[in-house]
Amino acid sequence: MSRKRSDQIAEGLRQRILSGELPPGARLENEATLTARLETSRWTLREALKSLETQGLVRVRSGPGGGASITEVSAATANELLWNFCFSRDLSVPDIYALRKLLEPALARQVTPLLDERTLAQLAATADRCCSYRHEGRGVSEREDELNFHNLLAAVSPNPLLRFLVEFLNGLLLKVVAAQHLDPALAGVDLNYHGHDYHLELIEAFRERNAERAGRLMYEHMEAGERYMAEVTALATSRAAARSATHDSEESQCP
Amino acid sequence: MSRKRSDQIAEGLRQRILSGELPPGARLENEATLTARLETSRWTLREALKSLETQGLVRVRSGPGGGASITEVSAATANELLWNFCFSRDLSVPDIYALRKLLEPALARQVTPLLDERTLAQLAATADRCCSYRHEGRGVSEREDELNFHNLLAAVSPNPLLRFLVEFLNGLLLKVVAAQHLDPALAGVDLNYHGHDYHLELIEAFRERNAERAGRLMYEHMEAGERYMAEVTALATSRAAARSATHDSEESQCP
DNA sequence: GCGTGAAATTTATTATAACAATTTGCAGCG
DNA sequence: CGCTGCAAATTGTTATAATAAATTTCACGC
Repeated sequence: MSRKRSDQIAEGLRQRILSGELPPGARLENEATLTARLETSRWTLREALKSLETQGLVRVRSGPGGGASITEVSAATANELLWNFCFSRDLSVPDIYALRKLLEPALARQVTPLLDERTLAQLAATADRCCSYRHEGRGVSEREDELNFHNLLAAVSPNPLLRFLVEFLNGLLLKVVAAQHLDPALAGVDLNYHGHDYHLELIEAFRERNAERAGRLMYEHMEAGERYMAEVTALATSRAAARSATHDSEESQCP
Repeated sequence: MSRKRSDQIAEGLRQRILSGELPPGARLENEATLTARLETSRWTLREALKSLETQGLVRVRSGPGGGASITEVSAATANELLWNFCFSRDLSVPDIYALRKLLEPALARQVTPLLDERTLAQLAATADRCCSYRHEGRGVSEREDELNFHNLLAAVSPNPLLRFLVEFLNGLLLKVVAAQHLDPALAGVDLNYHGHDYHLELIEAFRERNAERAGRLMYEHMEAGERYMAEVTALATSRAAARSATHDSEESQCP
C-alpha cells in the first residue's frame, strides 16, 4: 500500500503493463489527457512516469505523437538495477565463481549443437585477439575480451534467463574486481595463460559437437580462473598488508 | 549520456552512492538546499530523487530530519525489478527448471553442513504442513509451502547472490505458472505426491550431514518437479485445444 | 521524387505560490 | 515520570505560467 499518490499511479500502470493490457509499443495518452483521466496533477503524473521510466517499462519522448510508450525492459537496464542490489552485498570473487561454475558449463553444453559457423569464427577471432595480448601489455582490455568470449556464447542460448544471468555474472566479475582493486596486472604475467588455451580447446570441442567435452572444459576453465583470481587476491592483500605495515611502522612498533 | 537534466542528477548521485562516498544511512540535504547546490529546480530534483527511490537506493521521508537517505537495495526490490525484465521474455517452465536444476542441488550441498537444529525443525514443519494437504484441498497455498521449504534453505546460504537467485527463481515459477494458467489443480491429485517424499528424504540427508546425498536428492526432486509441470502443461494445452475445437466446430468443419 | 526547412506539437525545465500530510520533538499536563 | 497534544519542519500535491528543447509532419523548392 503505497501512501504516495504517484506510487499508486505508477503501480497501477505497472500492473496494467504486466497483465498484458498495455503491450510493448502501446502509447499512453499525453500528459494533459492523463492528468484529467487519473484526476491528478501534472507533477504527480510525471513522478509516476519517471518511476516507470526508471524501471525500464516505458519510454517518454517529446514531439508530436510523443509521450509515454510501453517498452520491454532491456537486458542492460535489468543489469544495472541488479548491480545496484549486488554492490552493497560485498560479494566475494569466490561467490561469483561459485555461480559461474554452475552456469557456464551448462551453457557450453547447451549451445554446442547450436553454434553456427559465423559464431564459431567470432569466437576464434576473440580467442586469437586474447592470445595476441600475450606479447603486449595486458590489462583491462584483455579481461574484457576474455569475457567477450563468454558473452558470445551466452547470446546463443535459447534460455533468456540463462543468457541474462551469464552476461550479468561476467560484468559483475569485472566490477567486483575493479571495486576491490584486484587488478590482475598486479600478479605475474605468466599466471593468466591458461585462459587462452581453454578457449582454443573449447572451440575444438564445439567444432566436433562434443557437448560433454565442452562442458567439462568450461568447468575446468572456471576452476582455473577461480584459482588465478585467488592468487591475485592473495598477492594483492599481502602487498596491501606489507604497505600498511611499512606505513604504520612508527605506531605499530609496540606490541 | 542522458539528455535529461533529472537523469544526469540521478546518475550523478547514483555514482556517488556506488562509489561508497554516500554510504547507507547517509542523509542528503533537504530539497531547498539541494536545488540551490545543484542549480536546478525543485521539480527536476524531485524527479531525480524519484528515480533513485524507484531503484531502491534512497528512501524519502517527510518531517523534521526527513528528506532523502541512502538505503541498501532490498532483495524484494531487486526481485520486482528483475521480474519486470522476465515477464516479457516469455520464459517457459522448462527454462526455469533448467536453472533450478543447476542452483538448487548446489545450494543443498552448500547448506548441508550449515543447518542448525532450529532451521531443521522449521524445514520439518513445512514438510509436514505440505503432507497434510494430501488429505484436504490442494491449491496455491500448497505450492507456496513447497517453495517455502526451498526458501528456508536459500536463507542459510552464505552466498548472497545464490540466495537471491534461488528465491527469485522460486517466485518466478509461481508467477509464470499463474501467467500461463497452468494451475496444478487441473491435473490429477496423485501426480504431486513425490514432492513431500523428497522433502522428507532431504531432511534425512541434512541430518546425517550427507551433502552428496542431499545434492543428488535435490536434483531428482527438480527433475520430478519438471516432469510434473510438463504433464500439467500437456494436460492444460490439450484441454484448451479441446475447448477451442468444440467452440470452433461450426467454423472448422470444412477442411 | 527527393531533400530541406519551417511549423506545429509535445515534453522538459524553471519559477512562484499555497495548502495538505506526515513526522519529529518539545512542552505542558496529569 | 510518563503521556498527550501541539508546534515546527519537511516533503507531498496542486495550480498557473512561461520559455526551451526535441521531434514529427508537411509544404515548398529544386
